[in-house]
Amino acid sequence: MTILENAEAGDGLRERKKAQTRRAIHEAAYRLVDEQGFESTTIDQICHQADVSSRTFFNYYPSKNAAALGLSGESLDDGAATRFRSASGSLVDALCDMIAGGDQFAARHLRLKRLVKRNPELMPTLGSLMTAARGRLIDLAAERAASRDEAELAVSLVLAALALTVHSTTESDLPSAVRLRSSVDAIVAVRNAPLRSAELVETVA
Amino acid sequence: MTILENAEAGDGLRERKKAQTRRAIHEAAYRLVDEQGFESTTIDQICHQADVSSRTFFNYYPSKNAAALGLSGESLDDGAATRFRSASGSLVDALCDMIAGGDQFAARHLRLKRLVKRNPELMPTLGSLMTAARGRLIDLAAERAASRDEAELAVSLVLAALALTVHSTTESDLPSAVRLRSSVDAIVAVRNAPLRSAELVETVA
DNA sequence: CAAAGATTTTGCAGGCAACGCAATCTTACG
DNA sequence: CGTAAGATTGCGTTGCCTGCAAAATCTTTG
Repeated sequence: MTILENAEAGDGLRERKKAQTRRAIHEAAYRLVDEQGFESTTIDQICHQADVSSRTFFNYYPSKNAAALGLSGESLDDGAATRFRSASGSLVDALCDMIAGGDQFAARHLRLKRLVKRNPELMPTLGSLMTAARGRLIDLAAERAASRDEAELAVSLVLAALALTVHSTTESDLPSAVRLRSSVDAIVAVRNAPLRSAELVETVA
Repeated sequence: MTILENAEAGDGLRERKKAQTRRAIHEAAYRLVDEQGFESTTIDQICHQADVSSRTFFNYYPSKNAAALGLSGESLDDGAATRFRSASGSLVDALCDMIAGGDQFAARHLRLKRLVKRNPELMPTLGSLMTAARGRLIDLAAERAASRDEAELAVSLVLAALALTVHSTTESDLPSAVRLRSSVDAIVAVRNAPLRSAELVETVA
């Protein structure tokens, strides 16, 4: 039950077991990395905890990074595409809904922030994963954008905001999609922020 | 001479030799990866081409990725901080100048684009490197920003624009800093772009 | 319910990246 | 020239990750 939390509705025993194993591996990876740090956690340790052979580990996750962060390749949940296609408002708003609108998003996001905070070596990994998702997002966005260029721009903006929310320390009660949108707006608003005068800088330096 | 192109102005023989070695390694790595692909190029091959031991390789670059992309840890050139401190205009403009204002930037950027295009497996690596540089950029930006939050926002925006220019295929004659700024403006402008109607989407899907 | 069929798990063997250490060679400097 | 500082190298180790083929497990069908 502890482990099965999310592994419901499998078609057969096989499906259920797979989901369970995937979850067990991620759980073990997350816990160990959280406790010992990423570098000093070996795949063998994870496998031992999850009760699978090290070879099976790679049947579920392509790398230690992916297992720790629990990203099985698809960084978007199932409802994402649907949410995007039925969203209204601006293109950027729709992207925010798609990315952060799922019910699991907030929880996942918190876990992830915690892990990255305690373990900054994972930050680049995170960036790399976001970059990897970029292409898929652009393809989706292009469906409802005026042009592919516009889709790229919109995705760039939203991903920047997403990166921001990962690094930010504030924990808000707002729905995640709304928070993401407000990050977007904050970024846009900073475009014309003035420089502090150069003399002041000399003093600091 | 072919190799020494950029290894000028060393203080002593030692400095010059180091610069030369670093360049030789990067040159070899770049060429081999460009020809054979990233995965199928081994560090031993690179070392053989550059005439150094595999152990020395790691004295210069922390990873194969870094060697191929030629990023020696500092992704900013020497003049960067100075450029930023003496820039005028808005905070975001100053960051653009700092990042893309150097004379080597355009050339580097082109090489990099070529490599990543031919070899998409490197795209995540690129994202990871940009994320890694994030912290340093924010520290610098904070010197002339109203607050640290504002610095984070500005850096997020500029990095998003930078990612965009890497992926874009257009080759312009504008100075790099100006191009970066125009990417920034394009991103800001997309904030309120409308969605194409949902019916149209159904048709597409 | 048993045997054939489909998948998943596992062990084994190996390639390659990356680091630590200690010996050797090169440059700098008095 | 000789000594100190620093760079290069070889060797050995650990750990990530993959391919392959045998063993174990679930599914289906007669």
